[in-house]
Amino acid sequence: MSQVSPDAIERLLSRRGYRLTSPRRHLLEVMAALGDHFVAESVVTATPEVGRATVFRTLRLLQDLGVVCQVVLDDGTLAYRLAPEEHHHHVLCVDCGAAEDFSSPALESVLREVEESTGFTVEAHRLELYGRCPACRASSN
Amino acid sequence: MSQVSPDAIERLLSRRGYRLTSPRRHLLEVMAALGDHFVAESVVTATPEVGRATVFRTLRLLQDLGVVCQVVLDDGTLAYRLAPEEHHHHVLCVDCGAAEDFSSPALESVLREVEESTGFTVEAHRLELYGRCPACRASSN
DNA sequence: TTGCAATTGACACGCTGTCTCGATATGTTC
DNA sequence: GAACATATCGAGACAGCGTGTCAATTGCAA
Repeated sequence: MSQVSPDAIERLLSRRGYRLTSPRRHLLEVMAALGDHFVAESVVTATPEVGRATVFRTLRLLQDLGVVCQVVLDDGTLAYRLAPEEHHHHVLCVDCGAAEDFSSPALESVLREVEESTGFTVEAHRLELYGRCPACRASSN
Repeated sequence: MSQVSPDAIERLLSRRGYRLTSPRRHLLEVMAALGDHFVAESVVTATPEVGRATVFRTLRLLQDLGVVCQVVLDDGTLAYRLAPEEHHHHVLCVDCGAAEDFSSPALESVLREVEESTGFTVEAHRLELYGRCPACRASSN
């Protein structure tokens, strides 16, 4: 697991001058417990004592800090994931929803290829893969 | 331009057994006129005589037929684009919004690389590139 | 021309996320 | 440890985008 511990995140927050409030602590715990990846709404319902707005605000804050990243699901829904700060992408299982990170140096050459053929300068990108995890593939036989 | 003409699309519709209604004709013209890529809402406002629901229904129909494809913008907004039926991706200019299609054989090797390292079987993917088009890069100097 | 299923439009609804603003809690200073 | 300045919070209204419903209309084939 490459997941960052709640403790480490709390330290990161205070190091950057953000306050360590109890709602934030609470949300971090819940996100870690929701596992793999989660939708904003499930965080909202999992924490009735924390306001809706606060959940979304915190989610954005964590995104800016790089502790949480967006995951675009199969059907276009937006989800989140506690994840390493480095740039990476996701492979999602369409059956069980399992997610895994990966980073691909080879993708760089794809980008350069496109830059050459189109004349664009590529500054950012999104890449999500959808498929079947080993476990689901095994059980469907 | 790889854009499909409204006429060709109308033929495709009728060939597949869909009716050639005047709202549909109208929407196709408007989409072609909106150019490059467009947001559902701009189609809605550009056609006051066509109902909101019909616009979204038609958009989905055209997607199923493969004449229109989704474009995920920089900020996560969903847009659409009249586009070739083959699998392809987009490069978007973050300044002027220009869009261009591309397809990349090299991406295939990225996918295989990921399949090997994660054990997943990759069945689908999303890839969007964001950057600056030649024109915008030139004018910003 | 007629008949009927496909399609439409009006509109209410639902979901997801944002904004506002008074109340509260936090970290700091003394 | 009390007081302060301010970051943060919660409640709830609101906004954007898309969908569901259903009676009315329309395209098209017979």
